[in-house]
Amino acid sequence: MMMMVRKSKGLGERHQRILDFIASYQREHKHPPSIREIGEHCNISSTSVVNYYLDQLEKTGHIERDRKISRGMRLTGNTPLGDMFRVPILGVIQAGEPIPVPTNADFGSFTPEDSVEIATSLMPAKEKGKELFALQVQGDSMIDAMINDGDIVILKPTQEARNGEMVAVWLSDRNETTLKYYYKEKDGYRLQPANPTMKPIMLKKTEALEIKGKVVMVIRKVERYN
Amino acid sequence: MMMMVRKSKGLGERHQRILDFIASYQREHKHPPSIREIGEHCNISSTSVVNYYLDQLEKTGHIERDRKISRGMRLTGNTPLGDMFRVPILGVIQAGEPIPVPTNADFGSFTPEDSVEIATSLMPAKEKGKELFALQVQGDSMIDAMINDGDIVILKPTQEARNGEMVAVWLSDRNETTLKYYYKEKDGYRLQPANPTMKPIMLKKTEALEIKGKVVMVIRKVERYN
DNA sequence: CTTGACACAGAACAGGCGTTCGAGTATTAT
DNA sequence: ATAATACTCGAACGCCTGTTCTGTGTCAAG
Repeated sequence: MMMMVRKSKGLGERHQRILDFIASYQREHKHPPSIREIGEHCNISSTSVVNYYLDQLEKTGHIERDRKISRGMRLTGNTPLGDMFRVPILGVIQAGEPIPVPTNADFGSFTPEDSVEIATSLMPAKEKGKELFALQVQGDSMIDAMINDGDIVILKPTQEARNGEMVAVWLSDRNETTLKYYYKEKDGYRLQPANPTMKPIMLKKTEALEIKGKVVMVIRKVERYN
Repeated sequence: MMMMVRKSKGLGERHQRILDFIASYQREHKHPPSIREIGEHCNISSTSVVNYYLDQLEKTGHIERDRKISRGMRLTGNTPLGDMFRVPILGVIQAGEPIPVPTNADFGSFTPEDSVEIATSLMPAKEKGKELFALQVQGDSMIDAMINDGDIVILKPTQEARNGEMVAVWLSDRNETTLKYYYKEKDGYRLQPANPTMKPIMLKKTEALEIKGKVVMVIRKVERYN
């Protein structure tokens, strides 16, 4: 006789999607989503089905639930990590606001909804040092870097960059945050969008340009069909 | 003409009480309280009054609010600390569960709802090293240490203790956590409750006794009348 | 084929909870 | 005293949200 197993072993795609959404939503709103919100963003038309999955995720220990309490769910940290390591997601990055940078001891302790797991094998060997942090892109203001709303960019904190590297910069003169390819030129800097149809930003030497970090990886949660 | 000031300068006692309750509740339940719950625990009979204070706390920047969203409030970190320092509250301590101990880099970054401010002047000079952490007592199982439900104990992590010191111990044999005065005796250990009417716990050398830390301070938020 | 576990939809219910309104009391300024 | 401001209460409204129930289609085991 067979043991009772889930149809698709491990977490189904929908489980994963819900888990991801909870983490993403929590990061943006500072509080968990409601059942209906989960349904909308995960293409589940019935609240009962969401509840159905939530129950499973609770049984499998991926989340905790406070029944009867609005948005009473939270991610637990027991997603067993194999040969991968966690990168803390310090917050969201959007055009109009400064970039949150890793302060002191941000590394070391972070909650599951505030981090992503990266397979070490996917990581450039030189960046293995755990001095990395991540940001979730919010809004469509970064599309010129071929980065979409909701994407997660993994950065290595640095104040300098070499030509051709994609960097996260804070333009204090324009009060703007952006992701661009960095090129130092004779009379200033050129910030080249990844999207070749868009014009670069030219900066004079005098204009303030704060490099916050360089992008070492971009993670995009692809929706399969919608 | 006078400037418009609050009746009692700075935060009124009720403001403080609400702030404390939110922090305490959040720690226990992992999510913020509802307006009605705040009212009950702060002796405010009307939800509108709680809302009234919450609005003020939001304006003064002590909390953030997500209107319309259930329990949509959270503490912000801008409680200016003078000559006092913050101690992270790692969690709750209760009889049936192991004690959360400070792991690696728990110190350094912690959210306001997870910490308390201690006036340096109140602190024994020798403990000034910021290697301290705090736990919120949950349940009445610690009353034998003259500690009540909701109290916050500040601990210094250590594995050893001298006779007469109050320590937080984990008795793995009994699967129990407790706060007691510690005495080493010839054939084992004696854990003496602070309440003299209660019997001490006698332990043989063979029984496992894990000292997690010693109590350096107890903070009790006194309700004035109830 | 039948059965039953599983995945899903949709509707309805009921309670939780933020909001708002009307009104009353206390404190302070003029 | 009078008015303005701060504070408090209680009740009602209505949306938000978790729960529950009924019904459907799928798929593998017996």
